[in-house]
Amino acid sequence: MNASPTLEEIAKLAGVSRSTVSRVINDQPNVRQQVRERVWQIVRETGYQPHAAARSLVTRRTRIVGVLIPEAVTTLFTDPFFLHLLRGITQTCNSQRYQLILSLFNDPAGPEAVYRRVVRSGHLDGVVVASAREDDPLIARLGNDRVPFVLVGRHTDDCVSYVDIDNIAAARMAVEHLIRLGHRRIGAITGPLNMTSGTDRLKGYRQALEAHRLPLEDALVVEGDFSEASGSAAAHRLLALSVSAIFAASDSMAVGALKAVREAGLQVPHDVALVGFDDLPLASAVQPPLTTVRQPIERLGSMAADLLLNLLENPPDGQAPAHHIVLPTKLIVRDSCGALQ
Amino acid sequence: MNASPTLEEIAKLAGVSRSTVSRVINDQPNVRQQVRERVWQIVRETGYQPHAAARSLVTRRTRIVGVLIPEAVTTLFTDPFFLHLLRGITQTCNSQRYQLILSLFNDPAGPEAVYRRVVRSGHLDGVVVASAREDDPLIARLGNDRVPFVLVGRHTDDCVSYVDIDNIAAARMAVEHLIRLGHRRIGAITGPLNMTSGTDRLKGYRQALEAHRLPLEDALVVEGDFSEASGSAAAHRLLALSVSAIFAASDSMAVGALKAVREAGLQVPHDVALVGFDDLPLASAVQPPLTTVRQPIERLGSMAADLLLNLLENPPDGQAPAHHIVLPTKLIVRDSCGALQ
DNA sequence: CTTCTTATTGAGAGCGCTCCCAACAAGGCA
DNA sequence: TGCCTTGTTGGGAGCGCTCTCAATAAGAAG
Repeated sequence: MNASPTLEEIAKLAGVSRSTVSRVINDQPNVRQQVRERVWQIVRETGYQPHAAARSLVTRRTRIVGVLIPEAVTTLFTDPFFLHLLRGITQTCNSQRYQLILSLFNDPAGPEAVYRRVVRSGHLDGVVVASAREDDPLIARLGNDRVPFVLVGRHTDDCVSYVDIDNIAAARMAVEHLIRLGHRRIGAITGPLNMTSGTDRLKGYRQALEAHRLPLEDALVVEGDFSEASGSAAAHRLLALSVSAIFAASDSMAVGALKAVREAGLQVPHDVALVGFDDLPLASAVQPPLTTVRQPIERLGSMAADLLLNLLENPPDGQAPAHHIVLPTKLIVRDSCGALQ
Repeated sequence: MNASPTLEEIAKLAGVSRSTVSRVINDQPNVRQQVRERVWQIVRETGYQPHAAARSLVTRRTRIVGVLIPEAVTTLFTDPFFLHLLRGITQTCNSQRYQLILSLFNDPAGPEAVYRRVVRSGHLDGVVVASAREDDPLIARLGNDRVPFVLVGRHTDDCVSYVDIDNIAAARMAVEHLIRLGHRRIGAITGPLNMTSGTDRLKGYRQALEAHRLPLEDALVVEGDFSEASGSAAAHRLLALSVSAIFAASDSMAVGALKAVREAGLQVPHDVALVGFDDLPLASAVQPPLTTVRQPIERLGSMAADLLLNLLENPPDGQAPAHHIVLPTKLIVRDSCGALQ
């Protein structure tokens, strides 16, 4: 790899000292305008780029943030959700001249090994954790090591900062929509119940039923894991209980449910109404297009990164209160719920 | 962030010198077994982790590789294709204890700024470039700067290493399948024609027609950009030319085409047969499920990373020949081509 | 017992940068 | 004129590591 010149060489070329060049590069005051311009000139001509390692050895900053995909979620890393999240995070990082290290915690050597290598090596200034399980040891570990971090998806421990949507209200809105359409026997396919996004959406489902004085039937709630396959399996069980509508806690699971309904020789929405969650492009691509809750995934990512970078640039002295950002959602009504017929 | 102890401190605790600890940490010879064990013991107890920046300042290696998404492709970074690719790359990186920096070249400051910041700063040992345009200046720049790199998707310049599938043969296989089903008027929705994956798949389409002595009609070839929207628009034009089948060069475009067919009041495969390319999960989720060419995207990613890491660990002295790896594809026949009716 | 070889160890330099501090010049004011 | 302030500049130290080289210890061979 072609070597960039060093500070010292730039200094020699500009006829000044190392220190002065450093000041110019870092936009520090106390350099004569004329000198400043001459140095920039040389920097441009030579294509000089400060050596990141040397710089961060002394500043203890790398301008790199990590995006950690906890072990429990790595299998879901085929869900387009993550691409949108990454886009959002990237956007903020780019605009603030930060880099992004992506790390899936599915190393054969175990999560601890990855953690050590990725987080403890000093490569990262902070991390964004994408949809962790409630009890993922990663969270405690980060807190313990005093690594600045932000979660995507809320955590019950209020001391951690997160960006999220109001999953309870969003799910409730979706289920109430079904109730308003006349459904009385509504099945739920939940996400993993050790994630707040899983439990919160289930809570929303329950609240909706309760608010309309509908019975809560345990058998009508089937736990999935956000994957299409789990949605399909869950739907098969729900269909056997003759539900007239299904609320799936993710679009991927809704698509799985759609397949299951079809395999059972039934039709959506004619025989079974279906509502999803996420509003991935997938949701409008399938037939019938899914009624679903739109969450601003990309913004979730960019806000999380914003929060983190802000934390890094303005380190709170002492125990600063955690930030909790909740973004709005919207029910997108399409054909799968039968409202448009 | 909690500080890790330094080499020097470990040395003091173990009653040896910095150098000895360094030798132990790096598995170098010439350390007494007994000393070696004592040092490891202390390392484990203290949770010592070498400081990455200090290390790479002297070794000039970071054990970080970049995954670059060229500017022209950033808009496509919602295509699940990239997730699968990232999974593959990650897998190899994890197993070889490398990190991965993801960089979309859609910085408002322009691609040159990102390039400087990401590549020239010394953060990266090498890069994987995901589906670049044929004439993307990035490629030349990397070659010029002697940055070790591997492309996903072939490049006409044979000096660059790449991992790819045989797009020509794969597309030809798909189109011949349509021909064998009796179609004579087959439209093509191509990818961007400044990418080899775009032109190669078009070549395959043409070869199939020629091999079966079917006329090549320019109007039946519409350029898309791999996005669903472009597939939809292209399909509308093709339908006006009363094609009986459409070959779309990506599943996303095929899904767009599917919508267009529906909007035109027609049915797939009854009125128009449809074949896609990629075999994303999406392909089997839509109705009717898509006949498509399966390419091993995840393996494409892991092989690209393999190739790169191999290049990094065993740097070729002088001008080593570029490596070209071509992975096999497979036609997956589902309902959208009408073969199963 | 001496000499040569080999395994083991530690000290020093230096990677390229930032940051502290001293040195100096140029005014402003008494 | 002398003293204090302010703006500008350069030199030195040091971040935590690796790597070279010399020093020492331990055997092997004569």
